[in-house]
Amino acid sequence: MSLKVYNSLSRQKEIFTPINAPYVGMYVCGPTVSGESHLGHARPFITFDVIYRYLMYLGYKVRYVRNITDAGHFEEEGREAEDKISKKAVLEKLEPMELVQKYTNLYHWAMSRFNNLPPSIEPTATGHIVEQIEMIKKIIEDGYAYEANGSVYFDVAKYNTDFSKVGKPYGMLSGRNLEDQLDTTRELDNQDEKRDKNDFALWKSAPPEHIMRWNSPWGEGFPGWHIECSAMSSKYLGEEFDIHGGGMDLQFPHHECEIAQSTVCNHKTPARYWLHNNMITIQGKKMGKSYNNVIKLTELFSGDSPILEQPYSPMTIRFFILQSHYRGTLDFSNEALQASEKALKRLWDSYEWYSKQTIDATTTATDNALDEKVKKLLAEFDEFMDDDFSTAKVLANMFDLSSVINSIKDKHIVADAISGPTATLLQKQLKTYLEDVFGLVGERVADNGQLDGVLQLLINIRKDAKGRKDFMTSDKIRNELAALGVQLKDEKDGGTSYSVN
RNA sequence: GGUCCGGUGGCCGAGUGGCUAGGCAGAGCUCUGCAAAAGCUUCCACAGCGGUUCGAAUCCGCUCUGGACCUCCA
Repeated sequence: MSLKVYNSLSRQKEIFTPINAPYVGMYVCGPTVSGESHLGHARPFITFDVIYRYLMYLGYKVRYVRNITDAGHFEEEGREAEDKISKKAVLEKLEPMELVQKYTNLYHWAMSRFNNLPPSIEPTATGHIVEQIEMIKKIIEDGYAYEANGSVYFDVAKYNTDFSKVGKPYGMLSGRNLEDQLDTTRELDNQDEKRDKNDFALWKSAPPEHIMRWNSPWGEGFPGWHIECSAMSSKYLGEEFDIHGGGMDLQFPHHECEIAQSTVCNHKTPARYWLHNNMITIQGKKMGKSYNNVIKLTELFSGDSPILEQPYSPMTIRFFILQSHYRGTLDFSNEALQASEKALKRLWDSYEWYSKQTIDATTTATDNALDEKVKKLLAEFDEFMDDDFSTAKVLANMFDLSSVINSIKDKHIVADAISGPTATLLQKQLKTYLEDVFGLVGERVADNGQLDGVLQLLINIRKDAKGRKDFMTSDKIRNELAALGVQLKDEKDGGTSYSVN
């Protein structure tokens, strides 16, 4: 069995073969830290975190590089190109790097709440100005870029003509051809600087009021957006690496431009497998600033937004994302997230209970059919993940297993219905997949022992009351605890358990 | 206008031609002092119209319809 991934470059699933196994290089486009991350941003970072984790589960040694864009991400539409970062900084009266730090911290906080593993390297654009300038110089030397008024532009037409001959036309990733692009002419203000509207900036001359600026052979300025990813990915992963990931909306022009830049410099398509996650939508529309429908992560966790009926925990969101396939759109709604919240609780409760059970590894199955079924459901975990990371299918199997576990718990099924080895495997695989591969963690309120002591006291008082058939008292304890967010459950064995919201 | 991707039950979503995921919600039953939880059972689908096939949600065509990208975008 081998891993298959959908490669945007070929538009089909391909067997994943690392260039230099067991090492795998993976680059994922990170955030622009000029503002707060929203739910849409969470998807690629959770998706590629799970991919990272699964690759390691398969035994690969992965170098995972995810950048931070802290400069150079300018807007071209306005009268003059403005760096997004410095523009926002003036508005908030912060030093540019102060702003960058603020949103970087917030982003890291959100990533850790999602239990995303930190990447191996998290390079910043401002930390790699030199590498970017070197790359631009090389592109100019090779004749695929030109200078104009202190800015440098990539010559797309020349690139397309020359590299079409070797089967690498501009547009090969997003499946568009230059002729179609030429048809949709739009007048831009600094059109006159460019020889062609398809040309994109490698370096922009900084106007006097621009705060973020660096010296370059072409005067003071700042780098274009696309060049940072090319410079940093080749620096840390080599001229050719295995996986390049990001959101589908980056496919064009960002990733297309990356391919063009790197191909000129290194004569190689930088990455072999291009993986793109689809968008999160609200009522069918992409979540994004232009639609004014974003839900920031801080709002999501606190519930502080008119769109939200309640707060949603990081694990609920993680689970929500894992319930769909990463290449499909995923529609946000309160109903959908509430369903995820309940589903995750059910799954996690049965997992936690079962992981505490002591298994006698020597027993044989008294119900062979069930034993086989459990083994099959477990074996399919790998099979489904190997098929382009079908997390949704793995979760479906987990719910089937959850039913088996709950039946054992409620004694509808005897514990030795499945064999000792199968039970051990069940414990092990659930833990491996839920915690190590899917990166889910329990979200219980931290308890220092005091709370537990108090609750056990109340549970005992209630038990006494129940014994006297004093249901007034027992219900009062249960109802008032419920109002405080503590749920009591009378278990089949006569004991009482609780859960804290 | 160009390029591309979808339309699955009340909601979110898997679905590689035949074995008709899964979750949430709804209904019934079991258990329970009552709950909750859990278990069992059950209801509700493949946008429409043709075609291919013994058989189609799945392949082909057309129609309707939603969306993404082409500009910053995860």
